[in-house]
Amino acid sequence: MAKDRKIDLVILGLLSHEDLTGYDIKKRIDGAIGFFWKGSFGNIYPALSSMEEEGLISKKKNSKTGSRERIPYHITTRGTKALRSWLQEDQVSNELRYETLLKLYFGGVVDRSVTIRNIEIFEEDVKRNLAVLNMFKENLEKVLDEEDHVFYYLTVTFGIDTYEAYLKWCTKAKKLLTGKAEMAFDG
Amino acid sequence: MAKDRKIDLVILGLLSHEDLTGYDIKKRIDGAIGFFWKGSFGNIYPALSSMEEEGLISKKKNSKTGSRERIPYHITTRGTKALRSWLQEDQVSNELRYETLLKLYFGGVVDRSVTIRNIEIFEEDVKRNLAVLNMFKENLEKVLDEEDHVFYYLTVTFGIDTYEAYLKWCTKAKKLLTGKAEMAFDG
DNA sequence: ATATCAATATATCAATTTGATATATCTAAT
DNA sequence: ATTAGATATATCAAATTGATATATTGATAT
Repeated sequence: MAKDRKIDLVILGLLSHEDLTGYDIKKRIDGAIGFFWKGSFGNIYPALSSMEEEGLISKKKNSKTGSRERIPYHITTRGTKALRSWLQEDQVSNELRYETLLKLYFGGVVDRSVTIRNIEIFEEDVKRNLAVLNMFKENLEKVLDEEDHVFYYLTVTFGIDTYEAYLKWCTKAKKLLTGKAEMAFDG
Repeated sequence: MAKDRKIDLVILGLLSHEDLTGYDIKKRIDGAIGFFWKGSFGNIYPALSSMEEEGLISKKKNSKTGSRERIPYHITTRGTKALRSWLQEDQVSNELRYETLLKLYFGGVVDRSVTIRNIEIFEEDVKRNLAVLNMFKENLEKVLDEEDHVFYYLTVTFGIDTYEAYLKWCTKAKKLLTGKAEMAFDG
């Protein structure tokens, strides 16, 4: 497998459940996974091609004859082995890339009202995401006994817990910046 | 300024406080900023070159003659304007890229012990980062009245608050996976 | 019937980022 | 005098991003 291409593992993980086309994969990633990992056609299609060459996945013939072009992929034994091997590796890369925090860090360059507004924009965004995740959570709770759903549930509660922490921080941060709080920031 | 190059803004933000070389900039980014934004020589040096051409920053002559090559950059009036303009833009990109959550999501492919171990690896990593951030926080609290330090303080407390939420989630997640908790996950 | 819009589907491209590596100098300690 | 580590600039292959091109199919409205 390509040394540093993380999209490969996302694809293998998704294919471990069902056969999917590149387009299907994009849709799956844009769903619940999108909260912690991104993918684009620009990396999905090249990854599918090279993993097929390497024998980690295989092309399935389109069942319906004469229909629109559609290339579903199937995970091979080697692919499953590569997926398991990655899951068992200790080394992971976890990265935050928050432009909001960057803007906050350089807040001294503009008026405080600008920074407060940026926090409010972030707050609204978090609230929107939180609403989506809470819907996911409710739906998952109905089927938590089913295979694998406990893992989806845990990623969703991770999102909910962190977003709720963000909201609390937003409240404190706005108070500190509007001067309504003195040093006792922890309280 | 280059349309989609976020490193430009990081550089402009850092240069708004003091003149810096590419190497200095890398060190600054690897410090407190590294928790929410990354940079590498591979994007810093090209960004410095092109921003100098665009007149957003300017090269300062190395003061000591005959000394080692050293190219400190200074922000221009146009550069400051570009920085302020970015800070006032509403649109931001905030992204999580957590391989740990990816592994959790695909946990069904391996034994539960593997997933629990992955959570524990994450937990240890979070604890290490939390210790560093708490040190930053203590140091910043001594100088909170100084210009701009309130902004650094807020980014640090953001990190602390979210990492603490992560730790709580880790405890709950491990309980759920070891079967020590039934449905009442919220409690 | 047919026009139109949204969804399905594959594919490619320029710009950017990442992570590693190459090269060289200076400083401090042994 | 030698070595190790920090300083410093620079480049490269591989990967990612975000946009765009192209074409088909299915559903809705006229």
